[in-house]
Amino acid sequence: MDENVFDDPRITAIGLLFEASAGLSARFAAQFEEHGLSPVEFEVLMRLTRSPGHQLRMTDLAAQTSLSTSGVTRVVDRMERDGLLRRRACPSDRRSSYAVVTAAGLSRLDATLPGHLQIIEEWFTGQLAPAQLEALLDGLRRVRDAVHPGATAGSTEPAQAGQAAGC
Amino acid sequence: MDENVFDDPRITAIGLLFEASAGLSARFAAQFEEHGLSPVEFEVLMRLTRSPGHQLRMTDLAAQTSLSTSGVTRVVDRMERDGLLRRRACPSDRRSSYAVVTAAGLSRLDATLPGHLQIIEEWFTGQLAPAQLEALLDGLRRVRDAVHPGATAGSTEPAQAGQAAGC
DNA sequence: CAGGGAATATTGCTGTGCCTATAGTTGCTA
DNA sequence: TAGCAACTATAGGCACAGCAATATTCCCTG
Repeated sequence: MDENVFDDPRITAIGLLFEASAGLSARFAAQFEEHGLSPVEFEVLMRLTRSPGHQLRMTDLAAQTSLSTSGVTRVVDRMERDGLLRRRACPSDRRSSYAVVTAAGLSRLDATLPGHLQIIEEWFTGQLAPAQLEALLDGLRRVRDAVHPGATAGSTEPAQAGQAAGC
Repeated sequence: MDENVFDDPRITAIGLLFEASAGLSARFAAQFEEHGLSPVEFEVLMRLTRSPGHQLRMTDLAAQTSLSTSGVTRVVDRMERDGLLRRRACPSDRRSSYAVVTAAGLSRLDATLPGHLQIIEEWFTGQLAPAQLEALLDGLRRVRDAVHPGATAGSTEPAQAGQAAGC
């Protein structure tokens, strides 16, 4: 095989993207752990808290995170056991149940967020001049739109959880 | 808590980075699967193949991937069972063993790479004008250097596996 | 050259997530 | 009204990775 593929600019580019991403993930995970949260728990807490009423149906939560529905079941199990979340039956559709952030969950997120933002600032946004950051974000935005993960991770967009069935 | 943190530009930025990264990962995984490889198996194959002699000590392989040493043990187990790799004892240090890419492993990588590069081109590098791409890569490079994962994922750098002990 | 500390790979245990199957619910249709 | 397909959440089985413990080997020092 051609040994020079490793010098292919495409390989270099994707390597950079993944290295930067993985490095930041590791920083985040360490800080989350200081507050007794795993990365996915933090993500769940964020998604729920930014949703109206601090709640979301299990299915919608799965759609907004990278978890499957069964994965959501178990994460919510753990977080409910730890008092961060609480299940609430949907009155109009007995199939559905909501995951609701508790006061403890909110304060946990409150405690975690400042450090989280500080890490982003220190290792990412603060590393770049404003124009440079803007260029990078533009590029990422374009790639994001192209790859179009849709519900996979609509971070900036609430992902319009379809029809909340008026619950 | 302050509901407006979700509009914080830092949150938006990190969301973009992760969405783009996750979207591409998903594309890659699907293509790897067509060739019977998992993402980590592909990474192992790449790391080994780009190394002198198409081989690496287990420890060095762990340092160059995001796996722990025990993780490497098991991945190499699977890949050896599938005939993609082969263990070779280090003659000068009986503690060490090498993972060596077999001919089957090389041809598997050969079969997988074109599609891989095409995906990168289609969803990443090809989405951006040359100047835009360069700006994005500059930014990523700076973030990568800042977060400095070192051995975690030295994609562009062979990571100078310390001292190969002259094996 | 004997012994202690470092290095290397492996194994058991545990945690976590996905896939599939299952049970309950809803809404549509004959 | 009864039946049926779609939807929702959960449970069981499986795969996989990390951590800690273990056995072996190496290297350095006395």
